[in-house]
Amino acid sequence: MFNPVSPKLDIQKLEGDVLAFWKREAIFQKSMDSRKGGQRYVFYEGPPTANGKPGSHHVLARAFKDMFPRFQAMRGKYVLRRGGWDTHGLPVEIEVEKQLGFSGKEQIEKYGIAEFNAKCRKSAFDYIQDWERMTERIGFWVDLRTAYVTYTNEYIESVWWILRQFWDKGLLYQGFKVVPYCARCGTPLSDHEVSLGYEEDTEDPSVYIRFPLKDEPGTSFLVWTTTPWTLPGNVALAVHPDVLYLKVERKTGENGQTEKLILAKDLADKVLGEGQYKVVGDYKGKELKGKRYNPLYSFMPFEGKAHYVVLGDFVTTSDGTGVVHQAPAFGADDMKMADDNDLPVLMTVDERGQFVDAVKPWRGMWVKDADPMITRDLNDRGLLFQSGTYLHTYPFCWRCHTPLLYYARSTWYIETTRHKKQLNDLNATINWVPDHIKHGRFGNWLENNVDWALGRERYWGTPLPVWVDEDGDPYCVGSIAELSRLSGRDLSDLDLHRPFVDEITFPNPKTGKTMSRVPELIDVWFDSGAMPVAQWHYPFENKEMFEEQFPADYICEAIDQTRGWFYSLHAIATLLFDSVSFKNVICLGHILDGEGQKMSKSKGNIVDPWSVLNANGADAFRWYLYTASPPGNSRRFSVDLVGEVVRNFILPLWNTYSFFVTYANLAHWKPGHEPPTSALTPLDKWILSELHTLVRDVTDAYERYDVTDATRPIERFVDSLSNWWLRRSRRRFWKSEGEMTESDRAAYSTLHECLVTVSKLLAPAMPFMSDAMHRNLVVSADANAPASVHLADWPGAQLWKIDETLMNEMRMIMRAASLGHAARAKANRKVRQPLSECAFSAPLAGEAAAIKTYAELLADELNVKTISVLDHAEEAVTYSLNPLPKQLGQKHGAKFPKIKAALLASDQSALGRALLSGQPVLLNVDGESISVLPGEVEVRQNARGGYVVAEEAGYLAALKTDLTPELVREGLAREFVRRVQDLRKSAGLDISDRIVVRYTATPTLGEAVTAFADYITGETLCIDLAPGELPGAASAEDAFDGEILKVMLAKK
RNA sequence: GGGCCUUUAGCUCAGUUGGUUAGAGCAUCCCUCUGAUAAGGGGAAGGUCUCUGGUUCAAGUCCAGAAAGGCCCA
Repeated sequence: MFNPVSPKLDIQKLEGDVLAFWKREAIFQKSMDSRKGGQRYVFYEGPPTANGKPGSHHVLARAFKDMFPRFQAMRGKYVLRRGGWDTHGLPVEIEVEKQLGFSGKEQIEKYGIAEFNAKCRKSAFDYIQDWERMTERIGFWVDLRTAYVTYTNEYIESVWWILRQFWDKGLLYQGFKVVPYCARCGTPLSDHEVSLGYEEDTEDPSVYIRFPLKDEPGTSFLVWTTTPWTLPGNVALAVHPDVLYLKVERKTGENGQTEKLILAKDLADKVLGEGQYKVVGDYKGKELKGKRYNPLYSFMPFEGKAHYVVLGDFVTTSDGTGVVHQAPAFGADDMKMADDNDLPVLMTVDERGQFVDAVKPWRGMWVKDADPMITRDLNDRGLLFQSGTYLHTYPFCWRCHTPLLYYARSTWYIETTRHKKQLNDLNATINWVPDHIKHGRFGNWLENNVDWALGRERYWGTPLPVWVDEDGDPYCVGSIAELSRLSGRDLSDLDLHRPFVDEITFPNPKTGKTMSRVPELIDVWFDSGAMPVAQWHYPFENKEMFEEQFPADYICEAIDQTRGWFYSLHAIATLLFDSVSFKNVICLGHILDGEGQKMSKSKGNIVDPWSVLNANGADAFRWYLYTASPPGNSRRFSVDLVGEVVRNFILPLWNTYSFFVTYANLAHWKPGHEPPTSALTPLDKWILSELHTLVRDVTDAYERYDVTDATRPIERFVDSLSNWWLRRSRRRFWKSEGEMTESDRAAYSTLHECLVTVSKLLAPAMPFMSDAMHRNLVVSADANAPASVHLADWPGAQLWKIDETLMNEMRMIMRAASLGHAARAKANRKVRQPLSECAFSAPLAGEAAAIKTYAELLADELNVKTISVLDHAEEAVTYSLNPLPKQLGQKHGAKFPKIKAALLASDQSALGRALLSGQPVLLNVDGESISVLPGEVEVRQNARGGYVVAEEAGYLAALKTDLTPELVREGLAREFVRRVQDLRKSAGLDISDRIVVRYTATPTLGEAVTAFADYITGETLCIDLAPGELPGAASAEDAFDGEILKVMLAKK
């Protein structure tokens, strides 16, 4: 006996029971233990931060993370699934700052770094319970008990070890980085902070300045800037190599004096005024390269060459003059040009945003205040061409509203550019889903790789393990033991965070001078990218474990991680081991609300995952995420959309399952004996062929990391199973009398095989319902079977059961049935009324034979006595030809239109007859004789007279609608049965209850009931059918087809 | 400003190497079937395949350009 299954599905109860079962029997643990000898399949959990509530996008990521480890475990692989938590970084600090009501670094330092970091440590896990609850509820199998945590000493020590490896390879260096910087707060701002403070319509100076050429007196470059204060730092001018520049002559005043200016051709009219100048020369930008000019200022000494033209792709002609002034200390592009051309970096401004002493006229002045004075100075010296104001969007400090400066700060870098080729070569071996990321977003990012700016001037993070002495001589520490040795103290209990690490000093091994740690932390992305190594405290411990668990077979995160985790994993693995870090990666799109808007707290359009889980359950939620759209696309999402999954997929599947269990129990059917192949009907062979095609395709899709192809076909299969195979096979399950035949047994075992196999195919995607089905359908009958579907082996496709011809035929039969129903509707003959005949035709030679093969099935489905094939010899048929462009077009190319015209102009009936009987036909096209083969033309047949016809794409059903008295009586008998069945149901009788029936009916109906009494009693499990009354019994009255019926029944 | 992605029915999505009259599900309306079904079947309605050029006998599909939206980076 199977456990009875109610057709009413209670999803919450089912999933709750399965969760309890997993917990009770430690199924997750067993799913790993039972595969211990197997090949490893390595999954890395991209660690989330638990300082906020998990949202729907986290369910998305976790659902996709979960399915491949589950699949591979069923394939026999040993899949360790260790969780992890990312605990460092600015987002954690910001939350704590909010709690404390802070708005700046000085407040934190006043509060105390130790206390502040203690709060961060706690805050990183504020919502850990929400995360654990969500993770468990959606069935994401990841071990959170043993999860790695990035703030532990072990983790940090491994990160230090990695940095020391880079140090030893000479990859770690100190350099300048231009960052958005608040001079009042004395701190650089993160991107996130900068984005908080943009203001539109900020007014800034707009000045055009002459830069006189050194070797051509009377000629100047014309340059535009909105930051005059950066001009004392000027070291070069940049032009675009491919832009056209003009040398123009113009009058400078009344006295007929002229000057020559160089600027971009496209901007000349706008800047100088149309017709206000004369062109005296033109150049491509690259021809200007190296031209020297006289510096505007010479406050600062410098080494090397400066004050000449360089080439830069970033130069545009959208505004300004197409000639861009370069001050490397105050612009990221400028700094890059300085690196590329060995230009000096002039630090004309100090950390407070004031000019340094060397800039004598304006020393100590806030740079923005100096703008007008610099402009006046240039005007006095005849170098100002024009000045005005300019409105644009500019960032301000979100704390104090000071305009931000772009300002070069010293920081530490990893020289990733040295390994650019390996980064790209290794990326080429990674399987990206979707694949455009590989060469697109990620590939481009690697192509344009710049050194990794590692330093962060913050508090809560992994300290950069670099110590320097007063001469700036640096030393990189690679372990706690080393630091203990250097400092002469046992530091094994030292908390490797600020401020404790900062307090450790040691003598420089070379000189004895005291070394203290640099102030920087490292970029938090380095933490997460180090997880393959650091999660195991490698190389200090777990050497073997690390080697077995590197690299990953599979990782999965959203698209925003291309420059985050995907890059940090890839860069660290490449530089450290010359290896990829992951072999396959699914890159998810973002999740949008029902309106297609990005979900954000500020818009208030967040869909709480619990609203979905509580309404529709985890299986439906997951299934929606897998099937709704390809994983790389952004996706719309709402509770209602998930509800559709329940109605369209889960319930039909559940009902099929419930049907099976109900009747198998009634029939005392047990699994274990495969029926002989001879007992299988063509319909059985067809669904088994479909089933094993499904197994083959789904397996293949999983191997390719193609989630939609691994899931959507299962929906189609369940639909075929439920709405065609089962609908057509119901009779074999429902026996009122007699023994089960071999064929009936075959029906049970076919459906059982389908359901068991489908539950396995569904296991990685819908872990709850699939396990409930497996445990009832398999475990309840076989004590030796794996206790859970998640411990079972993945099914193998039995390719010999796949029969393409059979599947094609069945497709056509389903279409024929559809057309038969359509013809009935047209003829206004409901299906309960038997009809004498339905005839079919098909457009391709040979297809008609299949109609004959399945005549019985069609007759039953359509309730007709005879199925026939329209005989093309008969006069009842006319023909029309449809030349097939695929075949004829490919064969004849440009001649196709003429061939088509010739075919349509010929005698359609003669040609159609020939083609249907398999003969080629000859056409004369432009004097050329062309042979057209049967497969190259579709022949459509139309019925003439006496039939009601439905037609589609050359397929046709013709229904004979004449009624005989005999057919009418049979129809009435069926109406009678239907009333009895309705009454049985509404009276709450059990399916197998036997009944007594009494009725009163108008004469014609009464005759029909008498004539078809055997049929009626068999259908309704009636053991006593007679006219009359049954006082007190359930009764119903109805009028139909001009008859009146009162029927009463009682359980016997 | 640069890069990548998306754009097909009211909604969510398919659409093979270019090839018949561009499909499915949901939603709407009408009809129907049913002792598995919360369902199923049939029909109706719903489309300038974002736009403009080009290649081709043939373009939703290939090429070029544009537009709108999204993401990332400046």
